[in-house]
Amino acid sequence: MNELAAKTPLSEAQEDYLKQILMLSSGGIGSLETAHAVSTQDLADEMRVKPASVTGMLKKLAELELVEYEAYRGVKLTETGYKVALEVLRHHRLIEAYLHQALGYGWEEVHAEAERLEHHISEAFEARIAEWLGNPSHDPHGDPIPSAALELPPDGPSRQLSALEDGESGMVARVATQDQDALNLLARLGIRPGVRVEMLILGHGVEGTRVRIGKERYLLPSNLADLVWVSQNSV
Amino acid sequence: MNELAAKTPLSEAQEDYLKQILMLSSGGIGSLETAHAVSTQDLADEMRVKPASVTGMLKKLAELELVEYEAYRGVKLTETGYKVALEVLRHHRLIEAYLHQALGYGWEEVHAEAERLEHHISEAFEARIAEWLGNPSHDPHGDPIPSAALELPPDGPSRQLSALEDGESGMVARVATQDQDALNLLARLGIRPGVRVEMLILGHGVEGTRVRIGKERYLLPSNLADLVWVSQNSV
DNA sequence: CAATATTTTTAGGCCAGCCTAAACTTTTGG
DNA sequence: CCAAAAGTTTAGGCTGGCCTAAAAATATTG
Repeated sequence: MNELAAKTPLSEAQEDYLKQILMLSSGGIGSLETAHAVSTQDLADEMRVKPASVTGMLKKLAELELVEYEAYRGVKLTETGYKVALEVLRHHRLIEAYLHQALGYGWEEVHAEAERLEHHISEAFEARIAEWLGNPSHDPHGDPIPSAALELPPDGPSRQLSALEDGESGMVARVATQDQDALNLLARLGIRPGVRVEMLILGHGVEGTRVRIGKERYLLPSNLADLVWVSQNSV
Repeated sequence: MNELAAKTPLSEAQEDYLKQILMLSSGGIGSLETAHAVSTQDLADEMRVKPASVTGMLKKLAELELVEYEAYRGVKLTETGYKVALEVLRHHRLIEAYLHQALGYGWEEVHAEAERLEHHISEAFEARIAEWLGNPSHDPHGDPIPSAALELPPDGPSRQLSALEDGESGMVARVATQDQDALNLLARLGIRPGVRVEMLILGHGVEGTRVRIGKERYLLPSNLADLVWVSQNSV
């Protein structure tokens, strides 16, 4: 596949590094300006690789002028690197949306399959599924899909579920994790984009976030509640 | 992706070799018994790789008991290798069919995209597109698709277009090439699976196969006419 | 049937991308 | 402010899959 933003075709590993740097520096949201430098360690953890391997790759990416890398000070994407990372992200999220809407995958299942496919589709394939989907702005997790021109769609204001006030309710806008087990649990509870949740009075009992989904009430571990973003349009 | 037929997960290159051995020994048609040994040279030509590289790979595949390899005598698939090759072929042809029917690719365009994707889809993906398609028995080129149980569908009798008698006609059943330029030419002429062709009187004029497609008459180079198979149900 | 041509194999290298171990910063906290 | 902890880099290796060059085996043909 030809990466349009890069002069030279990139390897799968290189694309993955760029995508991860983007994710770790801005969560695949927000502009290049607001992004912060990413540490070798964090990258190594995320990529399930040793820090020494990361250093090696960062040097290569720096030579290609896809990242700015200063030893011991972390790494940032260059303008070009940012474009490439957004292309990869667009592929990934379009595939997720397509698997969900065209092939009936559950929203919690799509990530792994998209991970496999994202480096292997042509621009033609991307164009066809984008068209089939009607150029969606968000994937099944509520993550924004960069446009063909690599612009991120503006997101309405939203807060983490854990930040809601007692009694407040809102609509799930985004479930911001790729952890398969976390996704499975949330999916099982019916916590998915588009669903209404209500924050229950906190205070007594076991630590955690208490929420109501439809008729059910759950005590959600706080780290999971942090992954769920709800849009402002509360009732 | 897990290859079910092989004990150990195979690399992309290994799967490609197995598929090519199958194609060269039986054309992806016919049983293991009727297949003949394939030479290192032919394999090298087909894979666009040097013979020395082929030797190296064949030794690895022989160790995995996927092929029987005897130096200087060529290579044959074992029972297991044959199964793996059929799995790869099934992936490839299902993807071709899906691209054609679900995403509107032209039948002559699907090969290249399928080549990219075939090693990167899960069994779940395969199952979903097979179901969406209604478990088709042939791909858009008319090539047989192995079933989920890896059985090749029986093919009705057919002959090469070049073998038709003067005035005989028949229906195109299969266009047996992956050459992009050949596919483009045939597609442009409207010679595709399902179309009726009539053999015109030969004899005089430039060498070649003269055919009628709809209202048009063409002089087809013989090597291209050899790629086109027509089914017996002539008029 | 020998001489030449072709095919195949061996031997030695290269590159990408990962690894470990050990050396070197940089940060942290008593 | 200095020692220990945490993070990072260097050096050296490994594997897969490709390469070239040269040697060996087989095939062809006069």
